Amino acid sequence: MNEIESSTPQARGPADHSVREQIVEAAGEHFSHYGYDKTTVSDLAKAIGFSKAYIYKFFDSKQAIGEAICTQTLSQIVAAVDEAVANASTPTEKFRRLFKTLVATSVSLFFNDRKLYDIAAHSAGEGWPSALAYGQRIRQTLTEIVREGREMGEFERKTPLDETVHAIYLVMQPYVNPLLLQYNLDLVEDAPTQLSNLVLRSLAP
Amino acid sequence: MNEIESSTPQARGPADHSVREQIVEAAGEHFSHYGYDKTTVSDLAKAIGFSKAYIYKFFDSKQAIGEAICTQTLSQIVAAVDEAVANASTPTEKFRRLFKTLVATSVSLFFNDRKLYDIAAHSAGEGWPSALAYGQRIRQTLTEIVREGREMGEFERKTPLDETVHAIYLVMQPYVNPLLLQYNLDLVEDAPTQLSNLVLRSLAP
DNA sequence: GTTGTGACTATAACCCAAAATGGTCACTAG
DNA sequence: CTAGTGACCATTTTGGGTTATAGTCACAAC
Repeated sequence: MNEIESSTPQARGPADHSVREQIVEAAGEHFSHYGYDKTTVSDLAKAIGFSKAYIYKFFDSKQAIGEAICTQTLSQIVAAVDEAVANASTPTEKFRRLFKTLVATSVSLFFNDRKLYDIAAHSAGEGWPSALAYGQRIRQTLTEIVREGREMGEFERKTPLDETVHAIYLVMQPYVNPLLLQYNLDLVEDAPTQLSNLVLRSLAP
Repeated sequence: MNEIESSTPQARGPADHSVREQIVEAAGEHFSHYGYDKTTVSDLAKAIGFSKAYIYKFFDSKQAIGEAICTQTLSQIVAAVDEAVANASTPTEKFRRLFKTLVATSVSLFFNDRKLYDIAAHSAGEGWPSALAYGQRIRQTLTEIVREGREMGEFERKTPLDETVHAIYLVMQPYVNPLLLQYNLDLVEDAPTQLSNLVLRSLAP
């Protein structure tokens, strides 16, 4: 009834509370260092100087904490993508950068923060809200690019927008989805370029 | 020096030998029933009435046997695809059927012969020759379709053939590769159609 | 020579009790 | 009332002793 949750339904208690932030911060460090599985809720409790039980006043479950830091992690990718897209002039170039930056940032995360990446991959595999929201976010950015491209006469307008966007999203899926990206690391060098070319050809008016 | 192996480098001893065939047959049944892991080489030996040691006169390893039946399994998919493609009139339709049949047959295998499918997935994951050959084979069929489409003026001719084919193959990868297909089962309904549309748009002259 | 095997080893799989962990709840302190 | 916890339970996870398996080799029968 009086839940103070906005977009993250995995939270308990007050949404803005220093203890909640402390938990997330400690989780970020512990998960990054030791991984999600090797970190116990008691570890987090000890790190912030409270008891384990108190943590459950703020989070429904350990998974909810995992989702919080997963959201945080995926937000970094989104931020990098948004910046790259914003700095491009044409919709064509925006799409190229969207794809390229997305893959580059994800791969970088894979190699530099493997433990956090694994959470993201797990999240994608289990269909956690954090991963779904991420996918939706990328899709939304993509939609805007395609719409703009159509308005500017750069892209074709015959195919229904939803269909176009959905198909392109399917093409990007193996690289957007952290779970799938793992299996495509060997393709990561040229796939974005090659696929961008193909997609842009399909978008030609 | 005097190896009698043609395309499968995982064989020992004479390539055509009734015992080799017996091993493959027994392996097909056992792997299909109990799975690759739960089947021991001794099981296969018992099934054909020889000792385990004798099996190693024909196969380098258990994996080599696995590859043999994996090749067999993937050949069924290739056969189904070939037939579907042969029955299509235009290159456009050939491509649609290539993609659709490929996915449908793979999915069918997944649900009806899960144990064999798992071997194929494992094979793809480990980069076994059997899986690589399968990928090459699909790619080859794809190349022929695109080339024919170009010759008939149905597809554009500006992009280098290799590049076009490679990009399309990348698009199909999540559905060709049994390892990846597992994660895309929920997309299997409309992905082939949607992606075929996109690819064909990109191929438009 | 060819066909075939029992005996052997090093490694991987299995099993299961003991310990650790996620999660809850009644309760205390202020 | 709010902030916070120890004690508790049901499930997982783990350690490591034991068994099972992949693969080899010297040798036998013909």
